[in-house]
Amino acid sequence: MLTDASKPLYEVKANLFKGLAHPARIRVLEILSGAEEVSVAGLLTETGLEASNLSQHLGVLRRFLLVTAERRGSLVYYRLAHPEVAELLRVARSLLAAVLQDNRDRLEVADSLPALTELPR
Amino acid sequence: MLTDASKPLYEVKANLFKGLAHPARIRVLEILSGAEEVSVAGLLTETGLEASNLSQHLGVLRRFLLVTAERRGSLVYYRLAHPEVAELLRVARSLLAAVLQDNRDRLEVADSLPALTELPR
DNA sequence: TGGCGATATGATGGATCCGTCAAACCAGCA
DNA sequence: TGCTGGTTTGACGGATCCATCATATCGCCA
Repeated sequence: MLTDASKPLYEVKANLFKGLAHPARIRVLEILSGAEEVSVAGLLTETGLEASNLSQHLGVLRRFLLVTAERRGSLVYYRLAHPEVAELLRVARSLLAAVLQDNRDRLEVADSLPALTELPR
Repeated sequence: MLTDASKPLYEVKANLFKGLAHPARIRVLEILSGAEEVSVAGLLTETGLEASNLSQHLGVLRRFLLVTAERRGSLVYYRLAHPEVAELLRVARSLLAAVLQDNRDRLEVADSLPALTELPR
């Protein structure tokens, strides 16, 4: 599991990234980064996902201890389990910015990098 | 792909995390975080992986633009493509520390974690 | 109690990822 | 040229992940 201390750190860390490795989950975490808490209903309308699909992803995020859920009335409210999650997303974005920038600077390697061949324009 | 600007940002970001979501790749990136550059031979002995397995993972990291490779003589040297990669790993570690700490505070055993993550009834 | 809206869980087929084996490639050197 | 160590690539079975459908649970209210 994510928090199993018997595993080496790099394995636990890889696990963390695996928990983040899906667009729907990133979407949810970003929405939660911009608000104290959001109900599942709110996430549903903001993401446009199918209810059960969203719930699956929320389950993953819960199991990876990245979010917490609290039921009040008939709604369930989610929030980030730690502010560091938002921080991680910010750093990820700045890394992406660096990669993209760097990439624009040297388009000549395009032929050797499959990733580059799909670049627009 | 990782750098395809036509895709929404959260999808590109999820892709980045997918590139990081494996212990061997985390291991390599951490080794590269502590040195200017390391040859494949060096990575081989430090990680203990099979040559072709390591090469596969290096290929992934290259395709995701997280590392760069340069051949000098008969050896190939790898280095981080951007310092932000190391930064991302640091933030990931601090997030993990927070999760683990928070977890120890709430309950004792790591094995009972699934119960902790269940929804309140 | 029964029904309804909101959310979660279980099962299933299809896609993707992983480790390993075999083969190819590349740079130096005899 | 051919050999050798270092590195990459291609292919394949097995494992894991994903979206969807069907079903279950919870809290509320009539």
